[in-house]
Amino acid sequence: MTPSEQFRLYLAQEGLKVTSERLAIADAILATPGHFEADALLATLERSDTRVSRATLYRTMTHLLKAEVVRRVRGPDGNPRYECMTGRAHHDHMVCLGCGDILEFTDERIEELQLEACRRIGFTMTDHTLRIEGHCKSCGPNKDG
Amino acid sequence: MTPSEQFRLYLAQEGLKVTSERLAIADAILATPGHFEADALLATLERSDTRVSRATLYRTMTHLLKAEVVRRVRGPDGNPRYECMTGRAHHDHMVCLGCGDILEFTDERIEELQLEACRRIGFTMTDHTLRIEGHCKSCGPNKDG
DNA sequence: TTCGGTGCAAAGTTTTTGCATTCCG
DNA sequence: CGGAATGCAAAAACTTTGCACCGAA
Repeated sequence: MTPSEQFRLYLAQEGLKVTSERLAIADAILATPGHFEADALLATLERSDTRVSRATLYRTMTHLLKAEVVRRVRGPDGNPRYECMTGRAHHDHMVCLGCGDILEFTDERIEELQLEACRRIGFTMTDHTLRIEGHCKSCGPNKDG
Repeated sequence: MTPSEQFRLYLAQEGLKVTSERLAIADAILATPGHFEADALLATLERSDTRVSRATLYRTMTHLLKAEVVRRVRGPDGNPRYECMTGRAHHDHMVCLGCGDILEFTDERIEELQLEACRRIGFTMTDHTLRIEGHCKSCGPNKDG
């Protein structure tokens, strides 16, 4: 299922309309690998056929987040970034303060321990984010961001 | 060591000046338990003797973050909140989307697995944040934010 | 045909910055 | 004293909103 398809499904379920702008945004996200900023996505869209206003981009982003087509994460500066979730397993992030790279990793044991902590406290988890900050292999432990 | 003392130490080490504004901010943070917003801290300060400008508050916050007197976390809306770190062990957060409460928890096994993941990838961790989103016991699993 | 969606531009939030003045060291 | 810190207000960065028009269903 492409992001576009997943999004259509969500729109149908919610009784929302399928517009060319919404599809263009979903498609642009499919064409963008890795993590991107709202502004960069808008720039990508400006280069394509359909021009989309900033307002519509943000309004659509809200739906895409609800539809779980995209996920919001934080860059090295703490500013929002997005990433496409479609067809991807859950993963966590290591953010390099040197080069700004965002590495992905997974550990099932961490996932399980999180659920256990929730059970212990009586908390119902709907989402979670693990963000490790530091320096990647290339940037080394002694450098600054 | 009070936040004020810890901050003085940092200022001395960095060759920065000790001003009444900076001390007032550090003291206000000591007087504020739990998680707070920059704005709420400013309101607290306005009620006390020393009036501090918004600009100075933010400029000082940067130092307090570097001095590890405070830590920045995200509220239910994703907006920044701060918490005093002085004399406190590391902990993670569960953010309730219902009542907005931020619960704290710790799991040493999760901490260890994070370090292990870093070793595996060759990443040098300087900080990390685990944020679990959902609903607390009182708000229940079936309610919305 | 009918609402919801869009674009535009203006407003809202949160944080940062330039510059003259104040004050720590 | 001198340079760093402050306050003010303007600006910046990011996102939301009001309103008139457009278009999917």
